[in-house]
Amino acid sequence: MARTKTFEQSEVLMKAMDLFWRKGYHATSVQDLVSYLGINRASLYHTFSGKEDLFLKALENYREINKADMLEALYSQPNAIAGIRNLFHYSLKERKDRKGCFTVNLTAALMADDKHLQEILRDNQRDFEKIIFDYLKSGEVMGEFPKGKDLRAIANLLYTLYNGIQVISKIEAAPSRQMEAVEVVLQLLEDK
Amino acid sequence: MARTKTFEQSEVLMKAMDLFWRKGYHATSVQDLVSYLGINRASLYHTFSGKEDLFLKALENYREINKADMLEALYSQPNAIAGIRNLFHYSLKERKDRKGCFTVNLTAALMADDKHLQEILRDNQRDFEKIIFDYLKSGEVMGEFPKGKDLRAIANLLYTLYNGIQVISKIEAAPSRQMEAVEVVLQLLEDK
DNA sequence: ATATTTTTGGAACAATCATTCCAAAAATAT
DNA sequence: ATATTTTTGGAATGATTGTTCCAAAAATAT
Repeated sequence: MARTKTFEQSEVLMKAMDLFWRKGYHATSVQDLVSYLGINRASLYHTFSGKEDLFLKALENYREINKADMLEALYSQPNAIAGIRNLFHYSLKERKDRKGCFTVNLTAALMADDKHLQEILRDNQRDFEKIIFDYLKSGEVMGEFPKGKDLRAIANLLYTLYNGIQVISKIEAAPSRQMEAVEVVLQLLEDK
Repeated sequence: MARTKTFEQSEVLMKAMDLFWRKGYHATSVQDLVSYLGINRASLYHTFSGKEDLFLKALENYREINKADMLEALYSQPNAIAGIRNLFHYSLKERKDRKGCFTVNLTAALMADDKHLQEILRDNQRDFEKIIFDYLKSGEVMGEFPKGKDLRAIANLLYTLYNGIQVISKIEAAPSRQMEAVEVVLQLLEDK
């Protein structure tokens, strides 16, 4: 039988995700990856087939983690409004190193002719909005806020807000400023 | 006396802005610039001192144009609410080629250690929010919407919304979806 | 211990990166 | 027309890009 790998593939993928997250695709060289991941050049090409493939795997990895974190942030709260608030609060705390959000960064860097990434990012948007919509819907059923609101439109607004906040978190120091914006929108749910 | 340039510096700068806007800094090579601008390599280095300098000048150029466009979009309208609506409508129409917004793209691509760009982008944010705030303030004085609202917070929210919308415009087909989000926020101004 | 299989280190690859340099061309002032 | 000054074309720079290749090392199965 053959020799076993000396590194844990999932750990390396996590590091690759971190580096691509911080620097983006084009500003990250294979040399950067080799140094940061701590594995050999040949191992990188053997395990993942190249820079682009590694990037796509890092992106998938991010999406899975982010989705789980999102559900956790929402459903750990006693009601819908607190859940939404916590979702944003959580995602802003996370940004200790000002990386923003992987997928938001990627969307902003998207070039118009990149149909593949475009499709992945659209899929990501659908996921996000569906999670929010379903969550709001269950909150509405539970009577946590007045009925009759356009939850589809609010989910869309929250996704837009999330993108904006993640972008601004890269230059804005205080998360409290951004939470202000969240609170303003949350009033839309509460009022009636 | 000496020979005169065969190209208009401002036109070349406009093209450079367009290319950096579409592709971002790292994905744009000097060769790309030489081809797209239609000027010689040496001319590029003689006129602008290098890639980074040209980028910064393109960024300044964008900020000036964008600011003028913004003021025009706002103050061409009969009242504050129509002005804000038009601002977003205008910026979404513009995106025929899905470039998003230069400064938003740049903010999302910002690396945490780039203090210079960070300062420029913060300055840009201050500009934006001040323009919006002053505009809303004058609308309030004119009695175009109920007094007593936190216009500072609303200006901040609108900036966040602008960033989010510009990001999403790169993957979302219909501007109408994004205008929906704008309308939801505009209700905040209209409602008592 | 030997055979087998895979990882690993590092050299080597051609292509591209941003930048510099120089001689030739061009355009105005005298 | 000649002198002067700047642009221009294109070659050349050395560094870095992503990727491949190969021999040596390592680890398990027999």
